[in-house]
Amino acid sequence: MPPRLPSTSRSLPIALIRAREGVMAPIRDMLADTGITEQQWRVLRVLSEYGPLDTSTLADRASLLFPSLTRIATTMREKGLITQTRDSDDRRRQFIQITDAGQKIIDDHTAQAARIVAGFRETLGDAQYETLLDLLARLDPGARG
Amino acid sequence: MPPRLPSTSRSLPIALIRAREGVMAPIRDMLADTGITEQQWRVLRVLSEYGPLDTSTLADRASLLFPSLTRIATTMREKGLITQTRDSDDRRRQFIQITDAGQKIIDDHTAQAARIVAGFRETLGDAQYETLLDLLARLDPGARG
DNA sequence: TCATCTTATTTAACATGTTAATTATTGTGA
DNA sequence: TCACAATAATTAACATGTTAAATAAGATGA
Repeated sequence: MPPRLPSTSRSLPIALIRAREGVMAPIRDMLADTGITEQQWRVLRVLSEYGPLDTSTLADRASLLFPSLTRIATTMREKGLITQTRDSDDRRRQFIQITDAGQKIIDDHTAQAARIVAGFRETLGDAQYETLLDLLARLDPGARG
Repeated sequence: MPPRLPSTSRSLPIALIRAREGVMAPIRDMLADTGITEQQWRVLRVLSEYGPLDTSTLADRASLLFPSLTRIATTMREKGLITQTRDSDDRRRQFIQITDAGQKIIDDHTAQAARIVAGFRETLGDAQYETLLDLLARLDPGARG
């Protein structure tokens, strides 16, 4: 029996893309008037949650590749959303910190973002929402052994 | 009680990104020697499954935005993976068809791709794999009412 | 039939994803 | 201390994602 691939209508990669699009669309709409992208929103979220971070940790927690983060950080610095400082011990390292202006964007949109998240949780139901997060985590190479 | 966002470590968008990365990484590795991208692979998959398609349907089934598909089609035409013909009735419309060279890439990698898919199915188990696909579909705006 | 609306597609502009090469700094061993 | 390996970050080059504007062809109604 020759091997077969699932129909593209039941393809896991395509399902993941579409789900991501479905989830991000309302968040992008929310951010439209702020002029920041969903990636920049993610950077702000992580910095707001964890405080100042070195670039590697930030990239990891925001799920961004290094070259992307370099460019995004440049943009965000110019916008005054973050500040970047070199480590005096190891001058290769940098630390990135959220500014008041950056924190204000988070504060101004937390309520709406929380409503969007709550909407998806309702769509699936609490239990299935958690199930989904668990299943997705098991596909994440950074979380598996 | 002020609204709160979930920790970024339990964020649905980030979980979706990471899962997608986990799933696509081995597929990208597989395609590395062919010189085609995962998006081009998706176009070939859809064309191979459904036969010649008009551009709109192809974009929809491959989950690509129109401007992306325009560029991708140009690249793939130059590589000889697809052919593009105008509809003589409605000269706005185009049809895209896979070539023998394109089909050969599918044929040459079906077995390996099927093994990769089977690996993920094993990781989660059949039942949970199907559960995951169903939950993801419920986040897809194109599939909901 | 002509102005206009609609639809299909492309182009433009900017941001990010991805891989490879490069630069800057630090660590190491002869 | 000097050549060299390792690490952190950036740059480069190309492809795609995203939104808005532009083009082209077809449909419509006065």
